[in-house]
Amino acid sequence: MTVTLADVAARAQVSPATVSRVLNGNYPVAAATRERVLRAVDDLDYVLNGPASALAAATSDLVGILVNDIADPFFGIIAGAVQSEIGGPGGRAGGERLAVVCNTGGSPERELTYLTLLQRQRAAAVILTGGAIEDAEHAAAMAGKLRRLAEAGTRVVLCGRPPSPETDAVALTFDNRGGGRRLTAHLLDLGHRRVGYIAGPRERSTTRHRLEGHRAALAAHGVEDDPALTVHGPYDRRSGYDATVELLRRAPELTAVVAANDTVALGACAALRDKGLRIPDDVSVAGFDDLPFSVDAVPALTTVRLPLYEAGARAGRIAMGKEEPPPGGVATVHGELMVRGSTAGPR
Amino acid sequence: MTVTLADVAARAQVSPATVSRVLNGNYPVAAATRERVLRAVDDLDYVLNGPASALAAATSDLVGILVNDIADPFFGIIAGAVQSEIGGPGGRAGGERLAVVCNTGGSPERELTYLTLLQRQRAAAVILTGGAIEDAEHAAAMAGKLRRLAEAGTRVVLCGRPPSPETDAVALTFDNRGGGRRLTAHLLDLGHRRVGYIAGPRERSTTRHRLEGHRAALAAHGVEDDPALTVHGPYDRRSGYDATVELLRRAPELTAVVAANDTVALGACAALRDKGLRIPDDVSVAGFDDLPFSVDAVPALTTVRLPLYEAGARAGRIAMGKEEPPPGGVATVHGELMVRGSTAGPR
DNA sequence: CTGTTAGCGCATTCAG
DNA sequence: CTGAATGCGCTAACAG
Repeated sequence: MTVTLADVAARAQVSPATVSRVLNGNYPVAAATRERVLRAVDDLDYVLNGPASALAAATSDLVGILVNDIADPFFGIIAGAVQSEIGGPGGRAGGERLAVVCNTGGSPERELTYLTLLQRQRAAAVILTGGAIEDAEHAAAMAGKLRRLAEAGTRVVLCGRPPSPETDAVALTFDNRGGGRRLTAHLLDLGHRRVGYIAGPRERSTTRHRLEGHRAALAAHGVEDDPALTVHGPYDRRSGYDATVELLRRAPELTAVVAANDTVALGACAALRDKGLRIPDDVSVAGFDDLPFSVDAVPALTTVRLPLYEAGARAGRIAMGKEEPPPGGVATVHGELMVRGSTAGPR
Repeated sequence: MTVTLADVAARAQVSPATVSRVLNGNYPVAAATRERVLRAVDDLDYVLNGPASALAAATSDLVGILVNDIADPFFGIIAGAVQSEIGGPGGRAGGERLAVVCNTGGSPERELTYLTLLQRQRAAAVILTGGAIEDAEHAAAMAGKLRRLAEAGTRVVLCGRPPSPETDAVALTFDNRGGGRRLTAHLLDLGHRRVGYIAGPRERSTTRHRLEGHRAALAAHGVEDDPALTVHGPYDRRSGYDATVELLRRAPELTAVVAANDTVALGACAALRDKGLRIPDDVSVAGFDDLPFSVDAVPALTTVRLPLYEAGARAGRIAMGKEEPPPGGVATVHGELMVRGSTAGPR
């Protein structure tokens, strides 16, 4: 049947313990012996039994990554970056670690469920990406889960998410508030006064922070914050389209639209064009994140660039213990305003 | 310390076996007993030990997904679809399965390495997405690995990849050849005769099939296949940009560009615009895949829509045994020509 | 429907 | 540097 460590040991004429040592490489073994073992492994086409190994060692080579939606490049880029860092030396049996990507779809229940599942797998680390769901009860439940994971030896890192109180999870947070403020300030500096805002879903830290930044800019410029100019919706193209139609209905005189992210902004652009409005001549449009397609939009999208790849890679390294966590366990990652063709002075 | 099954059993005053049965739900247990066990689980905050469970049962709740690049929505969409189908009843302990996403970056070595790693984890299933690397030696090595996985009880499904000979892996292949043919035929029907082609990387089945379709259309229309009009490059925006510049240098008179996929097409559009050429007035552009951003390009991109989500979901169901494999183990998934604003008759 | 009994395959003490 | 022994936590027969 299936080849086991004992089979390899027999063929190499050593004890199972020695084979284990060779495979894990965390222990001195004579070169000649190692050679013999490796040849036996090769001859028998032996593949280590992960579950057995994890059981005995009380830790696995799995790293969990929680994302809202893996089809969204925002998360895909982060997930890819994390994965590029979790391999390499340090893990069991060659240091190869596998990424378990969990699509929560933004659901609080699934978020908790996946954490339990990862705890069940005795994951070596867990990385939570994207904004947090802002609900006291859920936050408490999450903090509890994260604490228990940490106690069990799982390293926890938050990437693009605010710190979780009562937890010593390392947090790499994005400066969504500052980015939102600079983006709207840019429009106000251009002379816009009626600026529509398409916010993300409610009860999400990302949504709130970006919106707060927007409002801070309005306040700083002495522009009234008309509630009718803000519409909430999911982070997708459709939401951008629909929200823009609604904003135009409520305030046909608006001269600029700020979207919760680039995908939403693309939907907004489509709606404006369908209404016969030119960008930026009639209405300026701005997004957030600077996803790869944003520079190719026509006109190219003004947005706030978030270093998603770098942040994901850093989160991965911290999760692997390859990099020191930032002092205090919290680091803020700043965005960069990218002014492009989609914004100009009002007509 | 950490709570085990035995602790739960003790508290519920039943045997460990009963707790196991309640948790896995694949066995009759008296309602009252189940209640008692569940309460004990809750009281103790017990979480099953996945590795131990997998070791004893000789199978895990992990499903591997091999992708070229998770940051590319093409793969993100498929991965998300697979994940939406792998949960649900049928698995161990609540039927929750986890997706292990493996970024191969198109490297043959990593492809094989990841398969070994998934074999090590005793994955319940493995889904390979995207085109195959066309190298006899590598194909043989892959076939061998897939065979061994299947022998060990891992279900293997190919999604968007041609069947693997000498293997009984189920294959859901995309009709890249047919899509490529229809796309180029569309341009030829519009009157184009000098059509540039930006192909994907060499030695990839997807690249070859799309290119073959293109050539078949040229032949059918009696148009010469000028080798100078084909350029190879990776599946990214940059490649589209650079290749277009090169094509324009070689053949300034060309009136249309067909790209290996939508991302490449976007790069091509950028290059054309930078050269002062209008789309489609001066040069028509066409892509492949119909990724979400393609409809929002300006002008909207003519392309071949591949039902990525549906294909991924189906692959997931087949991998889970929730759906019958297609007869013969192979099904061809067809694309749909989406004619949009980026193509028109030649100037 | 429930309890008892044996391992699953490996990592890790502890000796040597 | 290597071997022998022990147990990780659970599931799956087998009884009852």
